[in-house]
Amino acid sequence: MPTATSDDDRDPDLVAVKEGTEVAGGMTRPVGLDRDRILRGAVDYIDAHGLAALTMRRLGASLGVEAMALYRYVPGREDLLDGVVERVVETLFVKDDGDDLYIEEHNGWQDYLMRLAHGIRRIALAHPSVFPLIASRPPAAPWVRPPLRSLRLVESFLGTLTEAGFSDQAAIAAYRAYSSFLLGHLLLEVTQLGAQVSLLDQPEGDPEAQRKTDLTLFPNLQRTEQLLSLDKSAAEFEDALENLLDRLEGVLREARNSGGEVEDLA
Amino acid sequence: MPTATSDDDRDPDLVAVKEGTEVAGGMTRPVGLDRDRILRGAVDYIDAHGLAALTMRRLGASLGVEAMALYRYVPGREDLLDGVVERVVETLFVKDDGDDLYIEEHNGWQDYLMRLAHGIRRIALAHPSVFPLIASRPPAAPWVRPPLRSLRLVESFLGTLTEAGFSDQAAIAAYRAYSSFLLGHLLLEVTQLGAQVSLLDQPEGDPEAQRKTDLTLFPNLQRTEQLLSLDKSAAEFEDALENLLDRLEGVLREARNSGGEVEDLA
DNA sequence: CAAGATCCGTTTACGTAGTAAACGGGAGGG
DNA sequence: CCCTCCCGTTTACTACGTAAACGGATCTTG
Repeated sequence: MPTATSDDDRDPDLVAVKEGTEVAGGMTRPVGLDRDRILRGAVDYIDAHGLAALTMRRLGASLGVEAMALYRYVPGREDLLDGVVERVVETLFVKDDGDDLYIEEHNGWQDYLMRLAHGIRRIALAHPSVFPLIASRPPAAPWVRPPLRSLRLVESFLGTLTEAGFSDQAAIAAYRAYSSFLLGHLLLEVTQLGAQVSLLDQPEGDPEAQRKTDLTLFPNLQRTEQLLSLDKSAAEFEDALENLLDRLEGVLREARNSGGEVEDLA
Repeated sequence: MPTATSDDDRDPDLVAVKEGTEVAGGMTRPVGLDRDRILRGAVDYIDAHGLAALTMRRLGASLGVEAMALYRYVPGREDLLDGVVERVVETLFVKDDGDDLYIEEHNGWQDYLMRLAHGIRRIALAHPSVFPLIASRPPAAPWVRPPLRSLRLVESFLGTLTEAGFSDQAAIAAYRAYSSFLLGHLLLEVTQLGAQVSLLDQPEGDPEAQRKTDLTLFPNLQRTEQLLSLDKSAAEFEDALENLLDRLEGVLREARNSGGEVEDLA
């Protein structure tokens, strides 16, 4: 009987979350506050207890400080969340340890898009409770499409594709298709990941009455229930990404052959 | 100079939202309460003022009643939101007027998937502020993937594909790819739609200092800014959907030719 | 028709949220 | 030594979700 998330091969985007460096019994040491410390604390808190549990008072307490102290560094809760999103997204650019996602230098646009996709997926899996925030917070400009939430990122995306021969229209169409793909796949993957843990901390009485809705009326669901519960997210992500790249390659080749006229994805 | 959302042809999924039937000056008549009236009121309220503005007290007031009256029909706010999602999703199944999305009877699985996709898209565009709720609320079972949030729907999906010759694995892979596609595209489309209105009701002082971030450092963004602001959502949706169907068709054909062995999307 | 019982919206009240405003103590500079 | 920032605390206010008690219709039953 296969449980979720375990295939034989390891998922390279799935990295163990590192423990805090200095927390001993739950109290942190009372060194001076700092916007960056606050943001880091907020990310940690959301990772640990979920987004809904993050309140100014509790975040303050987790940093060993009263809630109002936070307001000297952060205008309010909303801006705090914006800061959290920004901070987590910027994880992409820091060359943490010997990992391979160094967005700027790349071998061809396909390699770039694959690196980028796995970089974002790694972020999503490292912070499942933060990702919905990345996905749904209103972006700076309307054409900044989550989860690619930084001007620098979009600039680099468009630059890479146009340098590779994409027309402006085609590059933008690719950008839209790519962001839709990432958002859909990762949001669903992360949601299911969160659902598993939230099912665990809700034992909910009878383990025999656990199967709340009986599926006798739904033969296809009943027959395929084990298959439906299998988690193939990594493989599906890879496959869909490959398909998208193939599609973009087709667009590029067509545009090259047919000379000048515009031919975007639509 | 093209503004967003306006192409020459009309978007068939975009229907004008009908006005309330009985509201005159903002006060509703004080007839008896009712779970369905509450849910309808909640949907209307979210459509009108956004999800964040929905509170029990305000919803009560909009129905001409105190907040606590709602608790006789709804266990609490969370369940109210669940009810809202359920109600809006069920819109799919009602044959409202002479529209063509009658999910059950169909001509081939491609036709079914296209009808379904446009049906969901219609819902998303009719209730842009509700859709994020549809997308992110924890589903009944972990394998119910938003935005296809009903057992009946998933059952019908799997039944249609398996009847058409898909193996169980292939049908489920198709279900996953399809839901990811829908979620990504529609969530982004709806987000941008909400951003436009929220930019309008925030005139924000100087119209000359409106361009908050200057793009001199981002030449690709600067050059393609008008293109980026163009809204081609409908065409892109159609194109990506077509591509997905092609892909599924390939899977089906392969499986037919190569006899029995399993070949899912991954 | 009288007398509960039941239904349903209101009132009151409590705990927790975000945050404005006043406060206070310690560090550094004149 | 005193003044003045700096920075975290205290206090206080409003709005939220919701538990609990309340009260007037309306219905049921003898």
